[in-house]
Amino acid sequence: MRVLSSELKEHIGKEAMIQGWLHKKRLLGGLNFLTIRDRRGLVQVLVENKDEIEKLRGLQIGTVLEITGNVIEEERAPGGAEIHEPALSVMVPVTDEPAIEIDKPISHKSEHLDTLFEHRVLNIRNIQEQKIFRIRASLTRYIREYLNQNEFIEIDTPKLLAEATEGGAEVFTLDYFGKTATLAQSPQFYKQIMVGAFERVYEIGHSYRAEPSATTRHLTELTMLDIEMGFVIDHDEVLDMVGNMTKHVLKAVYDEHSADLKSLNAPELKLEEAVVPRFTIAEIHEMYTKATKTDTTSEKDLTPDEERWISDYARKQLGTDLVYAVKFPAEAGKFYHKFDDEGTVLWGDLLFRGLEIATVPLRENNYQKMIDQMKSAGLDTEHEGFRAYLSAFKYGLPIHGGCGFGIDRLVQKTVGLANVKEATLFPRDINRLAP
RNA sequence: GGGCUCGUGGUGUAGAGGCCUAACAUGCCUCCCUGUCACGGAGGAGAUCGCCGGUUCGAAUCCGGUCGGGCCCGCCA
Repeated sequence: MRVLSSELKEHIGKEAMIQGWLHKKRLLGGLNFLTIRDRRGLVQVLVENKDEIEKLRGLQIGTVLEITGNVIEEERAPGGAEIHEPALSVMVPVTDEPAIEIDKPISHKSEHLDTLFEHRVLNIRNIQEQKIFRIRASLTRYIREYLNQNEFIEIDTPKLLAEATEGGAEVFTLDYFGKTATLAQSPQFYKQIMVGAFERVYEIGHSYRAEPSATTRHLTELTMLDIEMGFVIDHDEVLDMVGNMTKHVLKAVYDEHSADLKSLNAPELKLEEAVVPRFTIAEIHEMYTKATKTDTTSEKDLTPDEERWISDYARKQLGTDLVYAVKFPAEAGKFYHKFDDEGTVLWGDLLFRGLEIATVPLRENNYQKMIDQMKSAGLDTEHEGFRAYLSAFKYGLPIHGGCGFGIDRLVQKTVGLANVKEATLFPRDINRLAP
């Protein structure tokens, strides 16, 4: 029976068999220490028999080993226990020298990110690096738990589409048996259609944007959480749902991964306000202009510096890492958004530690108003690409709203990473398609 | 798409016209070492300085182009 690293202490005084990767060698001559890595962590093995250590001659870090020996309580060993008098068996020999050193901290400096992604296969074996992606897995797990508990149905919608009808972002095109297909920039139409069946739906999937953006917050292939809920009372209900979910998920992850987050130098979580506070775009422009003497009052959207400024303000003045920017000017809206009487879009941007992580709008649900808004946006309502979408409205959609939520950005800001790509295993950007 | 920057052994850096036949750290190889945990010590291999062209008696170093990286802005998740 294989014993995992975290279970070693339970086997003190007995013989145990472990399997894992050779992580580190410290050869002192008559006294040799091996560190073995498995999915739970590390085990130290003390090798005094020269014949056993000779089995590793010519083999590199990463060699897969099976080791059987006596488990000894030893306070000098990391973890308080180690294996003595081991018998080594090489399961998979590795003779190629790893290109990077995995037992040491992997550099996340911006100028080293290319090396990081080029050698991802190896650096993901670094314990510290793995923590980012264990935290990422927990974030999406808690999101699913929260939404499932609130009667949301998880759906999967196609990413191969006939053509781009949603508008907005640039899309990728590809050959599809002689026809031209596009990659979905979001599940927007499909999730709204599904409100007509399930009321509450969500999807965690990939979206593709052909925007030539070269920034620390853009990917061409991103992971989005799309939520849509019907029969809402007003925009505030949607803002509250998304805000409360985010708070719940962050608290749960900070609770479960407190040690990991600390070791990654993640910021302390601040969520003192009962609900996520809201400021209108106009208010933020005014506050920012007053505070920085940089006039932004004629901007329609927030500038990246305003996003950072209002987040900083919310953290310091209100004790919260989450803040909403609401009531966007009408020209910022799309044809499927709902507009209020004051001529603003019922749309909220959820900001987390200086970065927009979600857009949270209310949708127009009236069939005739949709037709009108599409026409005034210059769209052809008879277009084949709108038929299924519009028929969902024709056959009855309740008032609904939801969000497009950037999972990669959530992970980035939770951990405190400078670049969204660091929160992604194999990031796709304007220049990178491999590995 | 616009602007600004950076490319030197596997990895991270130093060198900024001749001292470079390119230095240091780490990794790798050989040897020594009985409590290491960034182990320590001795020795060794490993880079024509991204690529192409130019200036110069002489270029890693200056200039032009090109390719690749990074950051900011626009746009957005």
